[in-house]
Amino acid sequence: MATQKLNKTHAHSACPMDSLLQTISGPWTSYILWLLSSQGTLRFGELKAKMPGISSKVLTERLRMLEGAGLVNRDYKPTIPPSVSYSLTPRGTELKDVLDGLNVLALRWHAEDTEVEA
Amino acid sequence: MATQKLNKTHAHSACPMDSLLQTISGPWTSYILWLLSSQGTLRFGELKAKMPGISSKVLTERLRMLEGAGLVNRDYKPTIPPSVSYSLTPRGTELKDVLDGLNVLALRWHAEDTEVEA
DNA sequence: TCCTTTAGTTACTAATCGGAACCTACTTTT
DNA sequence: AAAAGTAGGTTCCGATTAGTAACTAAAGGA
Repeated sequence: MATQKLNKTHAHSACPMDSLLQTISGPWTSYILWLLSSQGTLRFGELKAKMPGISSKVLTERLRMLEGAGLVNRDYKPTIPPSVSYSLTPRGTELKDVLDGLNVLALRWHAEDTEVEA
Repeated sequence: MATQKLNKTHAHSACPMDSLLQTISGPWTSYILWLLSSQGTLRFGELKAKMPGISSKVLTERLRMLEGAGLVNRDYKPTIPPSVSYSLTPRGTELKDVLDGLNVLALRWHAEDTEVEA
């Protein structure tokens, strides 16, 4: 359990939103959510292949964190070699909708800034 | 410039949302936005007083970052001792509205979880 | 003269993050 | 029969990063 830098040092977050924000930010997290939402269920190796540069360790960490947050399902099949698939939970889907709203803002601002610079 | 762990190592974020997420997460950031949106313009010392446990360095960092992201206005008056006030920009206000949506989700989930546990 | 106030810096230390290498339990290749 | 490969991770360790504590400036007040 490494990725829990959350609200450990300071308990200023009476609001659960802060911990939710912590959960979904970080290098690869929103990318994982986006992949799972746009491509459905994916296996560990498939995810890794779609994220060039990520290490197994980091991908595992992120997925475990998202699973712990109830945003991602982990489906483990103890075959040999084992098969593990990930998919979004209903909450994950809900969250993705809100993130899309954020994305709209980000894109608009980006467009505005680019326009101004041009 | 300390809080810029952003997408330095990996440039996987073609999407501006990721950097926006990085900007607004982190220990105190959303709390600052909330204070400024609910209480209007505040001076550095006032902010610090309302955030028990934060250090000057961290508060400065966060404010500078938010200013750099165009979410917060910094109004410096070179009196002795100097007076510095902070307030939300229009973008900061827009963002806060979206964050409220996220907050609604977070609160609902929190409520659901509490209910289940009870 | 010394202390207080405001808004930060600097210096230092503690924590965290991520990459490289390793692992399991079986299957396929040589 | 031995070696290599596969899937999905762990473990170890170094480098970065974040945060706390102490210091600063410049004027006014006791």
